[in-house]
Amino acid sequence: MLKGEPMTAPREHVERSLRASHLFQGVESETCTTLASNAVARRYKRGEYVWHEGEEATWMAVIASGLVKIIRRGSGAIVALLGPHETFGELAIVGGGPYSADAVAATKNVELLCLDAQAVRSTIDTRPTFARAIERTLVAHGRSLQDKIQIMSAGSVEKRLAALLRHLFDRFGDDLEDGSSIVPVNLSRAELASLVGATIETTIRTMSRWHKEHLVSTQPEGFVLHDFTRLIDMAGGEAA
Amino acid sequence: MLKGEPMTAPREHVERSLRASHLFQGVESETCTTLASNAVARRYKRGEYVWHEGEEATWMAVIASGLVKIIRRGSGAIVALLGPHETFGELAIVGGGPYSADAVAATKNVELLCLDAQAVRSTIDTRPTFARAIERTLVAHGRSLQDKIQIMSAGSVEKRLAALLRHLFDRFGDDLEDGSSIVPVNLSRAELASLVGATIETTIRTMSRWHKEHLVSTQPEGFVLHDFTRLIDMAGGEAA
DNA sequence: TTCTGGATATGACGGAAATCACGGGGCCTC
DNA sequence: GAGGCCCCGTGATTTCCGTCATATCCAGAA
Repeated sequence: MLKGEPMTAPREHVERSLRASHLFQGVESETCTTLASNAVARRYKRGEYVWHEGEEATWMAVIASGLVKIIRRGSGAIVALLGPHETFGELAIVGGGPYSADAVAATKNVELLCLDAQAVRSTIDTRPTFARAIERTLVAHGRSLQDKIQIMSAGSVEKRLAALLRHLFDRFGDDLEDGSSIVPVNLSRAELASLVGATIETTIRTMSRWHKEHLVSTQPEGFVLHDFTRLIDMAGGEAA
Repeated sequence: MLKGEPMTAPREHVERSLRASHLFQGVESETCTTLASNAVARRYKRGEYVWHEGEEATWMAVIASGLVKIIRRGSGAIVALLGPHETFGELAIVGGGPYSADAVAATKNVELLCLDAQAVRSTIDTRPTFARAIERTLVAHGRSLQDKIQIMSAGSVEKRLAALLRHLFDRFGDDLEDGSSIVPVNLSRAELASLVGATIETTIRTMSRWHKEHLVSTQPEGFVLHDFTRLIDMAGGEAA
């Protein structure tokens, strides 16, 4: 049932990563330790499936490193893209029923901390601060899905792509010394295409045009945005 | 702050409507009564704003009757469409911060039961079953947003529209005796257009072509789907 | 009545984007 | 090194769909 490579991670490492995650902010130390003692670390290679849509939800995950994409089967649409300190799978655990989408490793190495569904459920029932924390993650997921819908409603492919890059920068990005910005995320053109709901070719064409205009360049470390303001008003120019 | 027409609804009516909502399923009677005593009923006309994005979140709502659309300002995208027994606004209340989108009455008469934010928050803290119930609504919203993303990823406008009608049927629809189905929802072409991320004209053209092909007809009671199976495999033919 | 505004249609047209087809460059295995 | 696959980029062509314009119907206001 559990896929991926089991890791022989030291207990402290697991607990430290858990405490660093968004989920466990504000949760009392004791609860954190208890859940950590149950947690298992696992490593995935790019493209590996963490789980499939429709499988029984037996665990949820905290991302220690790497990116994970959540894909709706059938349409193949990427519903969400998640990074370090974020969680996924709590929707199925809290709501009951099977996983509602595939989860796939999107970067070379993905390290997950796996929390058992029953342990999570009983902790929710016994530890109010943890229940509040889970509620916060549910809210965060909801907001991020709303953002995604807004991106897909942005109009032309160019606008959608610009909106996507801006969104990715807000979540994962960082500023460089020379005034440009970097989104340290390695997404293929195919993944970009799926994220904005366009074909690979038009996505490539747009990216390549932007490259010629010295607006965005694709580098081994991720996407570099050389003219962020121009990208923003290309996306529709709304305020952050 | 509270917009809309206050209603002089009898207390029992308010409480009965609350108990019928999805939110209060499984919540003990006492908690329900307590929250009901704080609740206020309000009535809205079509197009009236329930609240605006960015306003401080002072209350959430349970829909007693009618439809409400949740609109992201800027893009104008309809993020969600909600019907009787459903709730909205709990995202802002649980997550903190202002409302993340506009809420607008989408049918002639919308009747809402308004729950005070502070009352909801303190009930979450004191009543575990209510906390579980709120978590369920958060999960339901998340799933419905995923459905929306899938609809918008369906490809051509025709496919997206077909996927939308099918989704609306799943949520609000009913079967008729003559084998056709009805979606008892009065949405303008403009609203359909916004829901699938297309222009009004293309939406009108598609609907009008379908009308000529005896596939769908628009009637005062809502949309009538005369050939559901054909519509389904137009949407991509996936299983329900 | 007449005048307005809004929702629903339909046509013409141009640009955007999907589709089909091809080539090059890494990176792996054999 | 030869073969394979996958990702990236490009061109040509066709289809779709957004834009602009116009007409009708209807409800409500003056």
